[in-house]
Amino acid sequence: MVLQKRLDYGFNGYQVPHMPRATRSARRRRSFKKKHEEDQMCAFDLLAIVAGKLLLDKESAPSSSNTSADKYQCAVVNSAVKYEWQDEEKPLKVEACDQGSAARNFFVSDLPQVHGQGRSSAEKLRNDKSKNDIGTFASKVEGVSSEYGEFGDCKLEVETKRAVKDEPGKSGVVLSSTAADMCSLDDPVVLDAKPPALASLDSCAKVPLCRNHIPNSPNLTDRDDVNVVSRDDDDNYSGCTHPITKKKFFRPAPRIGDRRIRKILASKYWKVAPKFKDATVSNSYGDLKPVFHKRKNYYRQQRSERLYPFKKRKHYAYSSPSKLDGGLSCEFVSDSPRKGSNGDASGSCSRMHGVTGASSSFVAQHASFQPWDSHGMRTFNGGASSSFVGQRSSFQPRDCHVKLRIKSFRVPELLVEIPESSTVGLLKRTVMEAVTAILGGGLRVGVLLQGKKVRDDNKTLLQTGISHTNQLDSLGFCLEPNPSQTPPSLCPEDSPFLLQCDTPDPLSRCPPTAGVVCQGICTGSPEPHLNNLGKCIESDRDSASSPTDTSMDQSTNSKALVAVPAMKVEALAVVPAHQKSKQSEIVQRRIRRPFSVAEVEALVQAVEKLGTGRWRDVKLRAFDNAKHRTYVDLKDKWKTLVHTARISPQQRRGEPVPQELLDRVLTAHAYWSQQQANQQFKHQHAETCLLL
DNA sequence: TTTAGGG
DNA sequence: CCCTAAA
Repeated sequence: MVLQKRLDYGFNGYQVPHMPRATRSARRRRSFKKKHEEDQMCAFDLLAIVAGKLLLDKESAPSSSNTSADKYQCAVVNSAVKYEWQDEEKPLKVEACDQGSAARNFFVSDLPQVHGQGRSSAEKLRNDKSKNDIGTFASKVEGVSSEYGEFGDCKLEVETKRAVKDEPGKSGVVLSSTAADMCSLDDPVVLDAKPPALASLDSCAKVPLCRNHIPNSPNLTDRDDVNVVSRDDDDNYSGCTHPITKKKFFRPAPRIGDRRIRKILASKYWKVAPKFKDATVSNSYGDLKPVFHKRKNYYRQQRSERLYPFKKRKHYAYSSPSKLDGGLSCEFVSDSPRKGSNGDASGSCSRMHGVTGASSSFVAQHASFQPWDSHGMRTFNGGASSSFVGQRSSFQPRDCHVKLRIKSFRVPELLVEIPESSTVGLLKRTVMEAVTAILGGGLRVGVLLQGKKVRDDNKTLLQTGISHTNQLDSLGFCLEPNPSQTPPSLCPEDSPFLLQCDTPDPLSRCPPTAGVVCQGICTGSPEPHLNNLGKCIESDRDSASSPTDTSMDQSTNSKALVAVPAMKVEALAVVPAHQKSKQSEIVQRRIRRPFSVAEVEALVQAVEKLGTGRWRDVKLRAFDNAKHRTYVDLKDKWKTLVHTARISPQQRRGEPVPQELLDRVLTAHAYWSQQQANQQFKHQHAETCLLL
């Protein structure tokens, strides 16, 4: 099914990985699961997935009329969402609950066609106004649930919870907490009479989508006895435009729903207590778990230097200009702002999507995720896709919109050095690596107006002069490597110091960002490189430090450029970003950096000398300059090296390690193992002697 | 923090 | 590469 294949669209700025199929290794599935536990994938994320899925399904479903008027908002409201991948082995089961703001923001398009029903559930809900008490509402939503029950390979259940009347006058729909506990939640608040903020995919109207409201929202939401859980970033979802500066992490989750949820929570599928620094989180049982661990903290700290850029990008202020302004460029086409009225917006939108590249589509996607960004990007992005206009204008005074189209971005200049004797395959890999490094290193967008960089992110487009009445031809965008996020691997000096001269690794990658002229890496004298290395890493670290004290709005910018597969705008529009996860200290997996032969050689050499079991010394000796190699890495590498050496060459993968090295690995390993055994024996002997 | 070992 | 018990 389409969905399965496209599950990896990005929301929230990072990618939802594929759920590894059964055809993949069990290990990958495990790690997928694990990762998601650790990522604190929250209800919003799940909802995002679900919403995306539903929308995609809708899209793929034979629809008689796909106009915006035929789409319904419904269903995943005040509810728990159970989402289950139906793999052959059903390896992953996720239960999530949207909370408060989700109720106001997550509306999944109904899919009457898919269900083969003449009338959508939403419609039913909407039309039945006879009873609007909570109980009725709950049962209705449950009705929706059953209709959503089977859905290709996606199962979606919707549940509502009854409130425990623990507060006078505040009973009502209580959102149960499950996975949502893993994202930050605020104390329950009473939802006022404001209608839900809809993240509508097709509403270009400037008013809330009452038409599509779930059971006639006034009846529900006007009741002041409706108690929902609200997130502190509700405002953002509902269109408030102030940039986020608060930093709230987990608060004790509010009240809890039903047994079923608990059961699932208790299952091992989800770790309820995220390992967030300085945070306390509660699971649905309400017990608090201190989640600050010294050890964790250490790791976090350790990782903070080498965080995967996607995670890190939120930390960087936009203030410092790129070292290489205009290192990237893009083709840019501005559309006449008046082209395409709202009326044909959705149509033209998808057309545009089909044509334009991933980058621009992501910008569009990005736009849908950033309703809180009141600054330039917002309007700009909003212009990228007209389908988002309505969503925003529901909450804001009408603006003139600047319609921009970015046709493509070019990858910045890459310097690649490779011996003539290398194969084309290696060249390809080399370039690929360099590109990956650049993209993975974090990018941000620069805006150029008439050749001048616009640095003030807080100016409005109008103030800056980017308005639809102006000639937009003078407007340009560039991708800039984010200096603070460039992975250190880009510095050729990363290689072990000893091996720099004769490194067989021909790859001299150096991003424009590094600001270091990367020549002479292979020329011989290592000394200068060492200096360079110092600088390179130093500068890297300097700017990369203090992941918490920078403003957030920057992150939104660089985020727009994260390479995410093109996605239907319609689907994305419904998927709000989970602002929280950007703030949350989600620990990202480090970028994978395969050991080069040179590094292996250095490692072998050091281990030969120092033995196994002294990894810190090995690190100091041979990898002191490679900040991204920890002693644990070296130990792990040694482990795999031993393993590699023992298996047949046909089973080996990756860059082949010379047999000679592998032989040395085995020899050294055997030798030091023996040494260790001897040591132990001596110890034991001594002890027995003492005892006697 | 470092080591060791499972995942 | 991650995680963590144990030293």
